[in-house]
Amino acid sequence: MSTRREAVRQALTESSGFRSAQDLYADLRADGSKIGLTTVYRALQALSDSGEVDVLRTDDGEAVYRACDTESHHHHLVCRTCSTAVEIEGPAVERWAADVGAKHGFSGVTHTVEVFGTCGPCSLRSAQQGSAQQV
Amino acid sequence: MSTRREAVRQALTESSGFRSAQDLYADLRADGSKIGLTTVYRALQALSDSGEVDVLRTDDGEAVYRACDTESHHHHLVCRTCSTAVEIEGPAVERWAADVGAKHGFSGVTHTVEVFGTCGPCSLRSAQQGSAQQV
DNA sequence: ACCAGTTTTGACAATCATTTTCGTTTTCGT
DNA sequence: ACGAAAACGAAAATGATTGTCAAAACTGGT
Repeated sequence: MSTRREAVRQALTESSGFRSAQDLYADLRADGSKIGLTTVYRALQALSDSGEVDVLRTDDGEAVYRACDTESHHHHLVCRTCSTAVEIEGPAVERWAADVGAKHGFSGVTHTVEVFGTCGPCSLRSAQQGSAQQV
Repeated sequence: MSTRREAVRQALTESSGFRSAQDLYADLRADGSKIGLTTVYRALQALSDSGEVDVLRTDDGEAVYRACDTESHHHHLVCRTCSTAVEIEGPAVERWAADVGAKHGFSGVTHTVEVFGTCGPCSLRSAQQGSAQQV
């Protein structure tokens, strides 16, 4: 684990939400690091390969990453405004997905489940003013 | 509903699986159409805006589309090999997602749920030979 | 059939995230 | 300290998607 990769992991850990490679690159540069964009991509690739970070795709296809507390299988409840995420489990959903696959004769069944919404703080904020803010 | 858009919808309907804009463009051109790539993208945009087709993102961020039988909320069981999809419903999952969101104080809760696997025919095919085939 | 205005189209350029390339710098073992 | 291997980063390449803009097709009224 090189210093650079550690820096990327660190930057990711400081956020409770999902961040894109470009975001992290900007953060790191803003903190004075001389890291290159390529390295950020490589670090994220390695971290997600090893299962240390979770990846998902935004609606416009951008990959976003998150350093989760657990490396075991789980899903996320993600705020659409600030991107903060809560790790959630759903044994019932796991079972359901496996059953559905089996019922239709599919093998090697996996699934993706993400829940989106507006978190409490962001709801309040947008109710008071008219503008949403990105954290 | 212009002729071009209709042609795109038609091309999509002829497949039981998810297709990318580039795929559809290739199909249409192969059938002799003089349609442009830009138009295919525009048609898909319009069709998905109006809810006539479903969209999802592949692991590498490419958008893929499908003309589903129903326009009501549903999920998919998708074959990883041939991309054929089965429309599925899961009342339990709907409820679970809404509950999870509410429990954490999130509002406007939505969710994405997709199940992946290898369909029966594709399983057989890859068991017999070593090569997988794209339909 | 004809015209003026609107809509649709498609070739091409522009974007933008991500990946490759490739020479340079670091790290490590000895 | 020395050389091989791994990590870096700047710049170019890639590939899907979107923006631009002039030409083509379609519209309703005549």
